[in-house]
Amino acid sequence: MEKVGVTTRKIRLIKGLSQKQVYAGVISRSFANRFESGANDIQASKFLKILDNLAISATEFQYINNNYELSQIDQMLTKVNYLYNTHAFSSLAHWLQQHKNSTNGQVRITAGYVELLLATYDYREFPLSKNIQLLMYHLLSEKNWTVQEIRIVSMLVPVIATHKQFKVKISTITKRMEQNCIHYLTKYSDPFQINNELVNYYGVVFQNYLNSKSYTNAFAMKEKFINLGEKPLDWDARVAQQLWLAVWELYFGNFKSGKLILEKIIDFKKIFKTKFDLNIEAITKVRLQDSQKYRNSKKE
Amino acid sequence: MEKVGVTTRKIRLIKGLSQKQVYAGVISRSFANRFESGANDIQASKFLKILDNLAISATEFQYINNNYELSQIDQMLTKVNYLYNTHAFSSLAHWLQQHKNSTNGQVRITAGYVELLLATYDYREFPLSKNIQLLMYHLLSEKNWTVQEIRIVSMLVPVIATHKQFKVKISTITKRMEQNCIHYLTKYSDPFQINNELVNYYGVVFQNYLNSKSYTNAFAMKEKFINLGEKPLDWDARVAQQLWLAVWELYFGNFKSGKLILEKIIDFKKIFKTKFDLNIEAITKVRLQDSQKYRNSKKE
DNA sequence: ATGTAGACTTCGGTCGACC
DNA sequence: AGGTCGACCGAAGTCTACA
Repeated sequence: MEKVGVTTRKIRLIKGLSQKQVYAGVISRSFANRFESGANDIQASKFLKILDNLAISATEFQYINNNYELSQIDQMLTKVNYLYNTHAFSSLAHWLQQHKNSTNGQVRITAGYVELLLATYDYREFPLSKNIQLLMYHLLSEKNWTVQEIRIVSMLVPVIATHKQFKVKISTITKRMEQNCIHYLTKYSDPFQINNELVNYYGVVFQNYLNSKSYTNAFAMKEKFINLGEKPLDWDARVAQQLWLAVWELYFGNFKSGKLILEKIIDFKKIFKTKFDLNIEAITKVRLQDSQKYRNSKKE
Repeated sequence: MEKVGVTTRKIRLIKGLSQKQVYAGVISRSFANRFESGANDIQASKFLKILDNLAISATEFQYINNNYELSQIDQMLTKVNYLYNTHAFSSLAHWLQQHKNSTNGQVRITAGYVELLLATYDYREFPLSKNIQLLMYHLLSEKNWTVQEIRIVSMLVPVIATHKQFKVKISTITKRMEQNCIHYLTKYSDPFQINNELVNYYGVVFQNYLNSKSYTNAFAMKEKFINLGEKPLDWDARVAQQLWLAVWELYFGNFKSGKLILEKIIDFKKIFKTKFDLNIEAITKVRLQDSQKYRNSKKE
């Protein structure tokens, strides 16, 4: 870990900026030199102003300051996410065993997250661990969430659905999710890629409504998916959006056109040979069958 | 702009962490209170440690600290990027006129960027402004780039190609681009979405080789696109990757299968009705014609 | 435009006590 | 577990001057 000032100079030179451009109005010229040489630390608020003047994101600064490496906790998080996304569940379980009793607070937080990942992967009943219960109550009691909480909520929907002891309506959570996501959207952009999380959340909720045969609620989800279209979405989010709209058609709209779009998505996905993805084929298979059942039941 | 400590408390409470969990080993218990109440500032290096303990990204901290708004320069950047991506060039030109002579350093940097956006949009000749020249020389003289520089390089390739006064080989820039991108890739993830920039860069270079009839160089690009496949790519990057591989097939491989993939991509894209995207249709049209010309010329 | 040095002021930061 | 107060020390930060 370099001294903050040393990294600041490094970045300033990469960007070809003068000391004046970066420090004017923040610290004095003489102190700027002592700061950059690593002799002195600096106040956090001044540091943030300097980052703005450098036109670099605070996260990138940290990354460079840490010798082009992620922080310890980010390294852990990206690793467990990688294991989860590549369906390496046994490695993930092994990781959990090794770290669940760590004395390090950050490691324990990550361990709780991994527990949740493992527990909610299949929708069947599972014992509610204390960690997960604590997480639930904390999320439900807090009105404001950070990006991390927003990312976790999707995983909690299946927990709520399978454990009736939580007397929370999914619609209440949805409202809170939407309110929190709005905080992270700006006029022209989605800097935290929060819309992807929202699409994902809607997908989980939609599936949950279908599984529990709450068809009125499921029907109403179309509007949510449509409204997403007004916002800037990347391909990941748009594909997911179209996937869920197509599933909606299977149940409540034009079955054939829904099926056609699902086939198109699967066909398109075949161009890539990748191991990273939510299981579009599996979802399609389940939903094609279940929607037909639903349609038949309505006819009778 | 809130005091740093006040925001820190806010986030700590959202996350349900105790002061001990966040400050132990960094600052004393009594000072933690003065800090959180906003009475005192704090050293930057301690602040960074605290961010780690909060398990929040520095960028998100800044965003919350700035009352859930982007910094001034980020607001400007996202706005001009939005205008560019929605092809609102007249608005962009108007923006440039209003801001090009600003005394604010950050605004001037952004103005230089906008100038480059406007200048390189069409590949025809354009007068080289002083700002763009300075940017070029600076980028070429600096070995290390930040994410911002990496994002700009793709735009500079057409400039280099049309202005023979820059005696730089594209292959030299490619090498430097690759070296810098590697810095921002970690073992399990691509936290700065740098692979998207790399795919985009390769696409620009590939097109440039084709335009200048450097077919040997263009032929060699296949390997670059293929190698990207080993890395974690999101849908945006994967679509771009497959697009360029398909164009490669048009020229040097199986014309029919290339054409088929391009048609699949366009067909798939039709599912979405969005105004945000690189112009896949236009690229396809140009390349279908040009590749046939190339193939005919080879037969003779 | 940047780097260094000394003299001086302000405030970041600890400790202990008490609520 | 927070929160607050007073006393104390060292480091952050400025100014001036000279390279």
